[in-house]
Amino acid sequence: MIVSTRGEYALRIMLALAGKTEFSSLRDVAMQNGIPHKYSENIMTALAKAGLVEGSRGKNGGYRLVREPQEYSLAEILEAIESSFSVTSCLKDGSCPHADTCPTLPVWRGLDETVHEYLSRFTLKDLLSER
Amino acid sequence: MIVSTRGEYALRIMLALAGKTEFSSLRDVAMQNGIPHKYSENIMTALAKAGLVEGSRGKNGGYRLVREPQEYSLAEILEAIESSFSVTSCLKDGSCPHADTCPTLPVWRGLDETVHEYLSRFTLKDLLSER
DNA sequence: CATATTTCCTACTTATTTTGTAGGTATTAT
DNA sequence: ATAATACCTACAAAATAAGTAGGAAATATG
Repeated sequence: MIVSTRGEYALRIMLALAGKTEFSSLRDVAMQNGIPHKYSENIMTALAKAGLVEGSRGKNGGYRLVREPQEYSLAEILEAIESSFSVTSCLKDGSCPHADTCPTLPVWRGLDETVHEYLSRFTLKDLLSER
Repeated sequence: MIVSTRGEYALRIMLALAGKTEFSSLRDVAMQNGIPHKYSENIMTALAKAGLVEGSRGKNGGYRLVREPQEYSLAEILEAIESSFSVTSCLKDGSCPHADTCPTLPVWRGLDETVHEYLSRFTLKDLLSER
C-alpha cells in the first residue's frame, strides 16, 4: 500500500486549506472531513515541519498554505507524511549489505522514480478543479 | 512500501528455481537464501495457487517453474503474493462509499496502472542475466 | 487582565498487518 | 519401513499504523 489512511487525511486537509486564503482552524477542517482531531494535529506537525503549511497560534489562528495550490504536487505532500513511502526497505541507506551487487536493486530504484514522477504530475489545483 | 520482505523472498525463491529444470527442495532453497523454511512454505502455497509454480510431494519432490524464466514478469509474481499490493485501499471494490464522485480516485487508478506497467517490463530472466 | 481558542509537544494505547512458529497429515521414491 | 517432501491449520511475536490523553505556550478579543 502506497497511500494509507494517513496520506488520504493529509490530502483532504490540504485540499480544504487550498480553498481558503486565511488561517483555518484545524479542529473545523478535521471535523468536516471525518478525521479525528488529535490525529490530524499529528499529521499537520509533519506537514509544517516539511514547510508545506504554516501554523498560527491563538484565537483566530489555524493553518494555511504557504504557496498557491498549483505549486503543491501530490508527491511532495505524500512523501512529507508517509513514513514508509519508499518502494522497499532495500532502498533505505545501508539497509542492505550487498546493495552493490544485488541484481534487483536497480529495478526498485526505477520503480521508486516512476512512482515519484507520476505523483509529481498532479497538483492540489488539479484535484480541486475536478470536483 | 510496495515490496515487503515477503515479496523479496518470493522473488529470491523464483530466481533460485529459474536456475534449475528439476524439482528443487524448498528447504534447501530457503536455507540458501536466508529465508525461514516454514515461512517459505506459506509463500509457495500462494505461488502454487496462482499457478506460477508446481509442487511435487514425497522424496525427491519439491517445486519447479511451469514456464520459462522469461515468461514470468515481476508484476505477476509480486501481485500473486503481496496481500496488499494495490496502491490504496480506496481501490478495493466497495471500500469507498463515494467512489463515483471522488476526485482523487482516478489518480490512484493511474498510479496502480503505472506501477503494474513498470513491473511488467521485467522478467525473471532479466534478473538472472544481471548477476 | 481574564478568557477562549488555537498550535504545538510528549507520551501512551489500541488496532491491524506482517512475519514467523508449531505441529502435524498426505504422498512418494528408495 | 523409512525418510523426505509438499500441504494444511492454527497460533505467536514483532512491527507498523491509527488513534487518544493531557497538557504548555501563544494570541486575539472583550
